[in-house]
Amino acid sequence: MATIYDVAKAAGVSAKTVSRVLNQDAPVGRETREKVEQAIHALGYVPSNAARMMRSNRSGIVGLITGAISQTSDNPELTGLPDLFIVQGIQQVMAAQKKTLMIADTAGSADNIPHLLETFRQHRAEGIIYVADYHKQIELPDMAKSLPVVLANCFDTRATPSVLPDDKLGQKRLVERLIKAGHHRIALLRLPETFVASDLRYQGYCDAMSEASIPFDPALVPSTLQDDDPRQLGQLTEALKHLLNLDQPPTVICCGNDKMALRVYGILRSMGLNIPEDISIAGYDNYTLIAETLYPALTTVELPYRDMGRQAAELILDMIKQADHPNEPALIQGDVYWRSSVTDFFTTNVKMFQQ
Amino acid sequence: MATIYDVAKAAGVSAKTVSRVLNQDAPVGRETREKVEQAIHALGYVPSNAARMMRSNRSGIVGLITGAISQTSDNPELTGLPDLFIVQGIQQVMAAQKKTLMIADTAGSADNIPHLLETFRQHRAEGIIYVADYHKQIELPDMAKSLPVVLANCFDTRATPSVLPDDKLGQKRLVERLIKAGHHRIALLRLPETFVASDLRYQGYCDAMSEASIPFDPALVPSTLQDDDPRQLGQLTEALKHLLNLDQPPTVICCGNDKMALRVYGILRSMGLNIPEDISIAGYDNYTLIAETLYPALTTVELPYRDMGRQAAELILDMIKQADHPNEPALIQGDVYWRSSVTDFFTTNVKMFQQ
DNA sequence: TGACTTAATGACACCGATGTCATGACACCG
DNA sequence: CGGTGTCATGACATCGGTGTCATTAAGTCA
Repeated sequence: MATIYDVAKAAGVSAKTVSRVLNQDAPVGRETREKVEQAIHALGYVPSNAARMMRSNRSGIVGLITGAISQTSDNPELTGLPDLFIVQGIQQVMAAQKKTLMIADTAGSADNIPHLLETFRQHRAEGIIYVADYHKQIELPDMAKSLPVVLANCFDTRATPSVLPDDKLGQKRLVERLIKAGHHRIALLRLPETFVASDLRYQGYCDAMSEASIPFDPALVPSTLQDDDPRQLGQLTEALKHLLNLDQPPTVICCGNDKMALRVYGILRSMGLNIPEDISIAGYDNYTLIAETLYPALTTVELPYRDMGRQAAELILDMIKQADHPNEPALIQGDVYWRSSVTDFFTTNVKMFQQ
Repeated sequence: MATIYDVAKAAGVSAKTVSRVLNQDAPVGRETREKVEQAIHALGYVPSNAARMMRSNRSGIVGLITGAISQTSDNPELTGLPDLFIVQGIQQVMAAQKKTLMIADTAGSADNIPHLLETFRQHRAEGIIYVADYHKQIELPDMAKSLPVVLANCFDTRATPSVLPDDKLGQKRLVERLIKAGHHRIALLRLPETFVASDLRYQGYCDAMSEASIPFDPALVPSTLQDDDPRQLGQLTEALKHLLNLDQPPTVICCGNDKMALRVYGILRSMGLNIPEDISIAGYDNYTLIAETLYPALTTVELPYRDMGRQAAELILDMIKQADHPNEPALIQGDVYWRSSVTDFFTTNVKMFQQ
């Protein structure tokens, strides 16, 4: 591979002049510049990042740790891999800022993290972003403290700067929208309590109901589901039967996430119920593969992954520039996606005329 | 950040000795080694990859180009992001081989590729893998020719080494299995013809039917669907009505992919049909989020993404070691996943007894 | 016991860029 | 016309490791 000296020789100038042409950091005569550019092209010369980096001591590399890539064993089906969208958002910002993103993967085991951090240090990464597969609490090894760190989709007890989805507000908005559409009997099928999001969304549900002066009815919020394994299907069926057999059954069921909604579709239909004529369904996540493909399409709340990624990226870049960092987690809002799985009692007539 | 000289000074030895401790490439006295290790630990020293790389001229970096990360605009919902599994497979092999994987993203536009290649050259990547989002033909810029390149999930006209899913064999196996389960009237809802996989799977279907001496009935293979946009729902409904109204309707419908199967579930149920009692459904892709979550779970064929990734990784590593490269694409087989969406006429009784 | 291997270590050059400083040629100003 | 500033360029040291070679001490073999 050609070096800057080869180019210099071919162009009949000094290496430093070639460097100046490359970096445009000092005036170079027009003729000289052209000779150099020709030589560069002819030799297919590409400057060595390593050499450049050694001198300047600035790598331009940001490290990213995720389980997204090789989320093999643990719970591959639990989350799908939506956290990839976070990586996507980060990537966008990094590319725009001409930073190099170095992605490392935990391969499903947190034990690998120290080794990954070591690799980042070898490459002299300027900062690190840790991306979790779902909203959760984590604890990074101490080693991470020597570099700027941002947590995306997770938080710790040391107030490391983090970017989180606003689950509470999201669920609240969804319920508000349901109420606005004329629903009063609103059921909530919660995620297992082990998920941070479960409680936050429950709070959002309660807030919306209470602000609308609808008394809280515990019968509409069955106990959370135990697990995400095949047996859930049985629990889910039980919970649905319970809801449908109430004196005043719900007119809409909010599912813990879109995947649960997909299951609920199947179960309700095998019971002979139509959606949304007999009962409305809403999800959470806006996992488009499910939400848009389901028939009818699913009303849901977006988990603003891309935005979270972008925010996390901008945050780490700020922290690299100035050691400044925020104390509060950044809460990112997600929009409600209103689709045909929920009856809107106030616009039904209009729709009928449109058809 | 501490350097090797700082460590050398702290340990009272020469830099070269520290280097030997680090690389274990020459004998070092026990006492000396311990002193050095202590100094390394005390100073938190991490060797600079850049400096190391400059001397050895071996980067240990493999470049990966994909649209997976930031597949924003084009057809985000078309494929979901299953190609991420390919990246996952690649990552596994690279981590095992202590190579660093540098992931770059086209951000949805092939125009970015030359720039990405430039970045890889700057980092002195030793080889490049290009990962496509679905089985397709592509054309990389000439620039790529100077480095070993492997294509994953795609191929070109220049016989660049590639790793592809064996769509033909996969569909053939599925149909063979269906026949073995007692099905004779087997319908195939093809993907749009623009997809390479569409024709291959069609061939696989035909091969299986012909080998089983079942005459080909064009009525069972409606013309391919036009597009993946919302209107497809109408087309799909038409196609299904056509199939169901045949004199001898199919007992099983093979869908172009799992997503189409998801739609078909919805449509058939809105027609009041039960799966698999009234009609069996099979998919393709083994997109587990859909296939395992659907009710009943979907019989489908795996797209062996992880295996493809692993193969591609091993191929590029071979090519880096020896400039040798294969002429034929590697075809990777995917297994049939037999689930309850398809009736098995020969085991029904057994199942009934088991329950 | 002398020749030869092996262990253990250090001095020094070198990888390929870029920062610093020096140099020569002009142009401009008073 | 001498002093000062800008343009254009080159020589050289330097970043932080590692390859090469040299050196010394200790052990081995004939």
